[in-house]
Amino acid sequence: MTPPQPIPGTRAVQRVLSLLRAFSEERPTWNLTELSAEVGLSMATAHRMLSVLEREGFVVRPSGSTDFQLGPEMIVLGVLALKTVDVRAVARPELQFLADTTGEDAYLESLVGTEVLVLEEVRGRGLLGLGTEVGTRWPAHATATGKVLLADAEGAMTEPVEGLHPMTAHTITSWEKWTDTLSEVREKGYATNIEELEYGFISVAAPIRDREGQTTASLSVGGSAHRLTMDRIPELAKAVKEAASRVSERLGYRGSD
Amino acid sequence: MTPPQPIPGTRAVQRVLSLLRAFSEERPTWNLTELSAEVGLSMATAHRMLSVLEREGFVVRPSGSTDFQLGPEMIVLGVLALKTVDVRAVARPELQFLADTTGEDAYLESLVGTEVLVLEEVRGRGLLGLGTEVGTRWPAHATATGKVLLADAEGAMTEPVEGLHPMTAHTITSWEKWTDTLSEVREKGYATNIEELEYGFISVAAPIRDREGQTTASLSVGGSAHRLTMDRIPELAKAVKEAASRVSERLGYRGSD
DNA sequence: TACACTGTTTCATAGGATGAAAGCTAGTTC
DNA sequence: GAACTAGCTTTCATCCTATGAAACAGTGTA
Repeated sequence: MTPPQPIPGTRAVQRVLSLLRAFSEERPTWNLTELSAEVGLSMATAHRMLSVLEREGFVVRPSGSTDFQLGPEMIVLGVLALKTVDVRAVARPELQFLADTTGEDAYLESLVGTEVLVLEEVRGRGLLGLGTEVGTRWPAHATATGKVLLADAEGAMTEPVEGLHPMTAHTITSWEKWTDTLSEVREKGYATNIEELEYGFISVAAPIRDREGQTTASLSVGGSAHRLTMDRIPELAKAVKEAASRVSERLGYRGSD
Repeated sequence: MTPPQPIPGTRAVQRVLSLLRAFSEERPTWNLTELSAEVGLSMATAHRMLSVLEREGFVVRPSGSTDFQLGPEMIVLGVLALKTVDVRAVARPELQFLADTTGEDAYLESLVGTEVLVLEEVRGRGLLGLGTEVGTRWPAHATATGKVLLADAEGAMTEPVEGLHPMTAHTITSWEKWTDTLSEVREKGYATNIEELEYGFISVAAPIRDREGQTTASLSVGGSAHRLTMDRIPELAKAVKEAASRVSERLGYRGSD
């Protein structure tokens, strides 16, 4: 997933990025020894690079400690990046509308590697939460939005996405079933997720397309299997597809659906 | 502000970071020509680096365009950085408490260069907004939190912070007045901002100290000059100082105040 | 068709990034 | 308190990688 065709003259750049990327939800704090081992750099090199990152505010050493964490400059740029995604501004009212009319949670997500990233979220039942899920990622193959995004991604689905890791007993894990599902998604114009990510969670997603017809994001509604029963899916699929179409239109898409 | 003592063997790293940092609220989109000029790189170099950044998801070219914007990977890391700052988790209940008891907006901020960064925010009058200010920055010298943070920062206030740019007629602009103010802040243990950032906006801030006694963040309440009148300042200062102290304690600080 | 402009790729070169090794520092053991 | 250990920091000669000039390729404009 990382180097498809190495760009020459960029080793240092690659290395800094891999240092930054080492920080994750599971591992937000690293010491020099382990971090340099993790990304395969000599300690001297890692140290030199981290020193710059620290001085520039991209990483931070909690006072007293020599460990590294992501720093404030990362927050600044991250928030800016979030604001820059204009799908977000356009989609927000539709998310609100979906949450209001369906009573379920509504999500806007995009693809990052093999995962989907929550860009925006509006809770159902009118309670406007404070976006606690924004920034979260889920494995794409176990979500409705992920199916939608991968169904239209060029090439992305032609080769195994480093295995289809099961999240529940319902997660699609066979490659054949997966390609069939994507075909079906393309045909129907929406995707479902029936307890494939988490037991008791069901969702329905539709694609958002930009000016060029590229599927860049996906809209979904999801909720507890108790309320969001199977018989409601056609109704929800219709609502989500329509909402997603309106967003696509506002982004300049002039397509068939 | 950028290179105090250049670290040798890091030119490429510095350059990537300056490319990333070029993206700002005012200028979230760049084309190659202007961006390379802005950061003083040859187009070839800028192009090479941006190609890597793009392939790694740190920047993005909105489909069709050749312009650059910050990408999803930046969001991922930014959100992670935000979660990593543990002051935030500890301070949240106190922010809520301050907002509840004073009725004004409560903020948690930290220092980034010569600006303060809003890490967390709770609106007054019990209405829990969705953190629209989180990620915003303000010039440190024109805010109460900035005064608090700079008052305790080592060396930071010993030399002109690249000029004290006036935001209103009340902004401190003379270096002498500035150092006097900081002394006063250190003495009193809190800082005020009386329409120095924006006409009609008044705030009061106190320092949060970590285990090592370092002032790493600042707590403040602020609001309209109509409601937040001068006679309420002593009362608010007391409340903010106490709240900040409780946060400091929970971070392991065992100091005098 | 020529022109102007931005973006992309190539390639020889030199100057910068590299990692081994030595030097630190703080903590632990005997 | 001396010897040891483990992690962090700095140095420096060497070689390889990042560099930018220049050529090339697109795209729109006169």
